[in-house]
Amino acid sequence: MSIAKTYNPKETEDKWYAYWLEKKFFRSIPDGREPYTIVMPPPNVTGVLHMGHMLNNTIQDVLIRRARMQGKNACWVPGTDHASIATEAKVVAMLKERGINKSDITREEFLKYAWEWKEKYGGIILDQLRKLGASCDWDRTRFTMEPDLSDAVIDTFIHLYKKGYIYRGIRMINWDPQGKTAVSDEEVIRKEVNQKLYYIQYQVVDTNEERTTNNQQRSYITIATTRPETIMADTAVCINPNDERYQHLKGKKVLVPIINREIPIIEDEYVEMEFGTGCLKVTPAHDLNDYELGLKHKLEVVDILNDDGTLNEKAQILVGEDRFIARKKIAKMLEEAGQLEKVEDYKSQVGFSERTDAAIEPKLSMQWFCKMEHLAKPALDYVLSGEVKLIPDKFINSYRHWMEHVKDWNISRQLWWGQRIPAWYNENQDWVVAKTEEEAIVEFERLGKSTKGIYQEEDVLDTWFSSGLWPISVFDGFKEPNGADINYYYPTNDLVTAPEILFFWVARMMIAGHEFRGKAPFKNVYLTGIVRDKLGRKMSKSLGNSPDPIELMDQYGTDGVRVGMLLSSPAGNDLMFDVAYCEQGRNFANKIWNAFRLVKGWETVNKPATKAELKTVEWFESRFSEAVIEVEEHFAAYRLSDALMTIYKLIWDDFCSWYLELVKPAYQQPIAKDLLTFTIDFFEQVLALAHPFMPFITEELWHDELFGSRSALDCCIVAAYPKASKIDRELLNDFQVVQQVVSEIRNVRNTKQISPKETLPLAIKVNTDIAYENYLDSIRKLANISDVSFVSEQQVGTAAFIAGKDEFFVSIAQNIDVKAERERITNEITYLQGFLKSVNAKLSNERFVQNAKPEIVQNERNKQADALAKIKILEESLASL
RNA sequence: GGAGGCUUAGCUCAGCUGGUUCAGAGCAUCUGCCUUACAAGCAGAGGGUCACUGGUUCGAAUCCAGUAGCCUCCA
Repeated sequence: MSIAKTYNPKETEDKWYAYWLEKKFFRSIPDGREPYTIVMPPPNVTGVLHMGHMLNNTIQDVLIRRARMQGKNACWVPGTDHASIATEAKVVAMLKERGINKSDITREEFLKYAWEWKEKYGGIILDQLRKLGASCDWDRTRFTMEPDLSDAVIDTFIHLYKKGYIYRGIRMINWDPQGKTAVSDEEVIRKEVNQKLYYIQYQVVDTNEERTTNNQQRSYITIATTRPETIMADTAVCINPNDERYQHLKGKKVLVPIINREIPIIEDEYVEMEFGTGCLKVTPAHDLNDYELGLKHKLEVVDILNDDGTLNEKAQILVGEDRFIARKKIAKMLEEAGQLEKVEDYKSQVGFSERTDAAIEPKLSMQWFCKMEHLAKPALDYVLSGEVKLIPDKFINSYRHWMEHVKDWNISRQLWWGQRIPAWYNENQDWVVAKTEEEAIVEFERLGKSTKGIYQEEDVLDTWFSSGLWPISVFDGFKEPNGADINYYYPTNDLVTAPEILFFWVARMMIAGHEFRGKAPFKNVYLTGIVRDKLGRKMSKSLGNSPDPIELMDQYGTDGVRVGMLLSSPAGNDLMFDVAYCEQGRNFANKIWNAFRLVKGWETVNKPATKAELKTVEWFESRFSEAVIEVEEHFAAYRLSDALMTIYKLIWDDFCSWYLELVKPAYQQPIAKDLLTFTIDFFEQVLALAHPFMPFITEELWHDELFGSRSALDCCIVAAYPKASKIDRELLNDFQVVQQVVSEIRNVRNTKQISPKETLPLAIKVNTDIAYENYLDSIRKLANISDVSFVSEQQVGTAAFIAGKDEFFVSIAQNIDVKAERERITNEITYLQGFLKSVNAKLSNERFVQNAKPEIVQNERNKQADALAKIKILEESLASL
């Protein structure tokens, strides 16, 4: 049966994924084995697979596959997040296309549409993860808004409320006047905008005294603002108390232009004297900083805007006009009144809604909050004590900083898609927290409050409030706190997520974990970097610089893309993605494929392997173990890209370029039967080692008849992960010298332009105890050497080199360029002498010999001896030229 | 404005608590090869004042301070 010359991923991937599913290899049920658990950071139901997911889920899959092969009960829980804001926006947009306005339908109707939308599109991303090979236990798929998880959210809210952590308060939010909803900070896009700075004159209200005594005094002050339409909401003018220019204004009042409302002049060092005129109009209802200033100085709050961004009656003028139209009109009115001093061009940052692109309006609103200070403490301690490890640990500092300065968490959202806050109001706006209306009535009665006109709070809870419970709720830890699943799988092992949600999500999971289980929800948090393009720009839809992961997998094969992603992503560092990495991954898969083709094509003969061949087998055994240990170390430190690179080099260099080349029979010759057996065994081991990174090609080859017949469940995915056996250090060292000899001879050919086909004789002057006779066949084979002789003198007129401490001489037909050779040797001697000098300097330095550790001093002595020996050899060579 | 991080080969990055011939890896580059597993390949080679300045030390890519540039988070 002929086998294709290049690996074709398309023929294997779907096949094996289906097989794994069919045989339930991803399924996990509690048993006596050690569990290894990962909960997937639930992607948004609105999401489609992007490069960030690719990276994140590839890492999780590598970890989970390795654990599974190590015999642990590996459980990877998938699921999706309801993503209040994003999903609601999608549904609103969908309804709009159908000609339905959200404001025209009821909450219940809207939710019906939303669930329909979720059912239709919410699973796309999970389907895409299958293409990536994600070996999650799909039977455990959860959704943050499904009934059980919603119940957990509501109960948690009530629990925290009863403990006094939840309260209501007024806060400035980002209001989208077009979408008529609050949006989170993350959904506000800041853009630099060309604006105008209006210089407006506010008339100072003179006291009686001054009016009579100082008529020449300026009767107005000038204020610079970009938002003249908000002057009607001004409740003060603020100056810096240190500002010399305005000392005379202290304690006075001014009139708001046009509407002539009297407002005080207040003093605060917050005002920058250099900016504008050094006078600030204070509009607490429409600016966050002004709001805080207002709180500090106990100012009135006048809100002149409607929810749709038009002016309301409190503005007194231009009622019903849109804020931007009002701006222009006000400017004109001010000009006509002679109170507009000048207008300057000005650039500033303005926030826009990610969804509607409307300019965000800061708006005061009643919100629900969760007190964080007390809750944050244990979650901080988990990290500081090392109970939860952040990888890389450079994030500990920022985590600590955030947790120590944590602010109360605004948990309410003015949306419909989400868990509705379990608070109930009566006709008098009294409120209670209760799970149901019935319980609310009981509570109102208990408090002696009216039970008429009861209605539920309109707001829903922040999505993080439910995803914060994820590691507990996916195992039904709220429904059954002592259930088999939660007791077995919790705490989970590793969490793989992005650093930007370390606080939003990771911290909150730790808080919930501590509050409800008394244990952190995971042991290690692996923080991946951001996937950027090769120019270092963040991948984004608007830039169009993000490749479609599905297309990438089609183009380079899933294994290729997985390798490509991981080769370039040390933990916590951003990843400068380039399709060249995927190409490298694809090439690697192809390399394995072709190595397999080679071995598969060998015919056997019933004869024993030669001594050199057996030495090669022994060497690879040691080399393999060495690599396995290295891989283990890298995994232990979560250095997946290094683990992968170790495997890459083991397979490509050690296995293919050295081992296979050495055992490869001559053209159309058979191979010794036992040698083939060893080779097949190595191949199997190598496949297992690579499996977590390259699940498809390894599984495909695993089932080839070359490895004999396999039972239905004998799959690479559940093969025992290779373990290191004995390592023969001496053999590894000797072999390294042999490799060097081969390389040097090849180099001689290259520089002297001798064809690889031309055989050359080799002479060896052995200065060590390396048993070269064990390797002669190997050297002959790889360097195309004809005869080998052992000599005790340097060979004149040959190409000479040193490998290890032994000397080698290759006789070549053409004359040696004595001059060039002399120069080469002289250079080498010069270098060694320089080296020797620095070593000698150390050794003759008494303080070094006294202070340095003994083994380091000994090392220097060894270096000294080595250098001296080499110089001696080289000087002899020089003399014999 | 506050906090943190980064700077090593053309590119992406290793380099653990200072000390092996320590200046490394992969990719890219250059040279020679279509050698019957693989040109998605083989063999070989070149390439860096470890951002800069100063300090500590017998010894600094590594520790400390300052300077410059870049990045992230919070306001």
